[in-house]
Amino acid sequence: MSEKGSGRRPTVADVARRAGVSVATAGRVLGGYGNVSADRQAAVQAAGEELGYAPNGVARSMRLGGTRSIGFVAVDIANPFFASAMRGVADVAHAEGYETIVLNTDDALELERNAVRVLLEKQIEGIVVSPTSVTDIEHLRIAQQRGVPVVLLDRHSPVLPADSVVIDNERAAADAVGHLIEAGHRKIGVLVSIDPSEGPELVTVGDRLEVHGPSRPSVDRLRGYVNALQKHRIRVRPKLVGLSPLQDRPHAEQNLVTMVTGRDAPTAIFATDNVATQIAYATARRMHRAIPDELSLVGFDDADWTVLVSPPLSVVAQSPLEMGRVAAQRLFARIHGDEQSPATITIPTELLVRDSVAKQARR
Amino acid sequence: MSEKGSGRRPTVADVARRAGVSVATAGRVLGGYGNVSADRQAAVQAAGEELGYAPNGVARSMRLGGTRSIGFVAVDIANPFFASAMRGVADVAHAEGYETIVLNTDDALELERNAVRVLLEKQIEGIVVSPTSVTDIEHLRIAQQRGVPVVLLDRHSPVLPADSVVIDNERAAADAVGHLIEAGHRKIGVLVSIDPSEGPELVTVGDRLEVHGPSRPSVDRLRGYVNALQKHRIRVRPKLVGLSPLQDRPHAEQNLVTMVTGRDAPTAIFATDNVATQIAYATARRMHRAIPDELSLVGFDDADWTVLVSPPLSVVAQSPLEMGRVAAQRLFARIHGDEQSPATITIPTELLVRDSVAKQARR
DNA sequence: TTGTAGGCGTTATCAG
DNA sequence: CTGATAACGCCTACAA
Repeated sequence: MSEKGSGRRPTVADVARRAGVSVATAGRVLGGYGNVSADRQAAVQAAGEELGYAPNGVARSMRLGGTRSIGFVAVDIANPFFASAMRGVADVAHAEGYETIVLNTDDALELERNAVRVLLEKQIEGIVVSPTSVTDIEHLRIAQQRGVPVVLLDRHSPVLPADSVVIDNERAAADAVGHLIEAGHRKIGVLVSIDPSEGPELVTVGDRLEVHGPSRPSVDRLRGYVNALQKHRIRVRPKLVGLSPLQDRPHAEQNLVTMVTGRDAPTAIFATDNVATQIAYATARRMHRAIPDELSLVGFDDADWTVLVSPPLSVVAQSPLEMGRVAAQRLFARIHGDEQSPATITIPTELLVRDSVAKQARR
Repeated sequence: MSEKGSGRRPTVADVARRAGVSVATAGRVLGGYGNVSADRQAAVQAAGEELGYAPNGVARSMRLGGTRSIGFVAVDIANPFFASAMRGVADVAHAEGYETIVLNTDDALELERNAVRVLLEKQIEGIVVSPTSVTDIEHLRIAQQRGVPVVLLDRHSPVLPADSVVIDNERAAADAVGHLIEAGHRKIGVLVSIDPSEGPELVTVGDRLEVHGPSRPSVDRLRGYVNALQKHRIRVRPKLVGLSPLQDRPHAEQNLVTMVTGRDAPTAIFATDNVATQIAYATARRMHRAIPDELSLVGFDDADWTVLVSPPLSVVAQSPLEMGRVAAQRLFARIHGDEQSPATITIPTELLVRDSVAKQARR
């Protein structure tokens, strides 16, 4: 029987007293280190059980200087991408004997800074973060200076010497758009989750159009779109580029409606993320534009539903689970002392061709 | 400029030395308590900045005896239900100044026990858990005995005196089946994610059929199905009850195929969870059974995709986000000393009638 | 207002 | 093998 009630939790000293040995001996038995004679071993064991002794990890962390915890900082853990990534991180952490503390930032820099500060206070040993900004990263640099390794997930920072795990957004997008072009499409619209007010600029350099702005998944995907078109000598029409804030569904819907009902309406749409894909699909249906006969569509992320609809959607698939796993592996390599220079690891994506793209006769 | 390099992190004592004051004074300034004269205040402040002082939460926890952390133990954080619930929990925790540690159990009791043990060692102050078993809960009882409040999410335990946040599974299911019955359906199949080998028993008591077995969401939903049928004096046919392990997709698919192609094939299906709903929908399509004309379907959980398919699916909607929030609120009430007797809080569900149920002429 | 000293629970060192 | 003791970093009586 263990003592009930919520009295103070028994400590090594309590067990030692009860077993009639020193704290050192009790500690050795309970902690499983050092050598203790069989009889005392048994006595301490017994006393421990009777008292219901359980080790105090905080005290141990205090003494040993490690908390066996890491932090995972993401935009929104309810988002399937981050939920899966988190699972990958937690799995690797668990295998290493570490726990994972999660914090949401809602893409707000201030919350992210705060999250990192709190994690450092809690003395976590490493951070996997999908940063809001890849340039405004002083807080991450501070973590590194304090000896806490940082691994970037889904984004790479040109100014922070940290490992990052990403996909090749530009190429993934170019593949998707290339697929549409090969099917004969020339007027291809793109739906991107970027706030137009802080969006990248489209700049003409010589005879080429370039997307200027810091590298971010959505921006890079837009770059891929532009590049694919130019490679095939197709003009990029601003009217076919739809920028909307990530959370602003109505804005995105309106964007698509305007695009599709305007002059020079696109025959195909490339949606650059899971939210945009949902919106594109739902809006096309609401407008009674048959997919793919009246409008072809390539989406991003292999969400469950993309094979449930008819026709099943062609999408660019990535693996957040794998990204999370690899990120955590890099993190633990660092925690274990790896000092190699920062690496950017690219996880492959795959264009899953299903039935949402129609052949388009060249005009 | 702060000192770079990964030398030992500065402590209050370091700052004190540099500022030429006692540790007590430095502590008062750095920790923001007590009274310190303006000049020393400034000196300590400055010394702190120069050294890049940051408080050590572990030491603080050691001294004060609270870690400002709670644990969230779930089957699989990548599952949308738990991901949303987690978000709800983390939001409330964040508002209280607490962080959340997540652990996955994969529905394995041993992993759950381990998770709770680790959380207790880490001295978390409370646990929200969606337990694998509602009877095998010794580990949760231990947490309570140690003064760590436990709130059950999505399940209620008859043997653990803890708050629980659930939905009325039986009624939700009965509503769904009632809806089918009202539409004229008499042969209604049900798809449940229960391992047949450890499933509940269907027992005849008098002229009624009862589902025997401990309360669990899936079992209760099956109960609701049985009750709804019996209320309308419709015979429950074992052949129309499909039990499959949660993770075993092929098994579930086969179950449905057998059911639909057998004699007395159902005219409608009730899928009792999000996985079963996906499988039912996908399988119906694969078999070219038109929904709702040839087969009506009511699903569980208002997943995004249910409005993207055509026809949009009628479903029983629950709010995992809200469940997580409420669970965390109960938890913090306990942490703050609430001693009222354990409550079971039922979060409402809603039957969302869309277009996947056809009127069925009475024969 | 300021400083000294003690203790939170654990583990490591060192002497016996 | 065993035990006394110090130390991790912080906070807080208590004394000055």
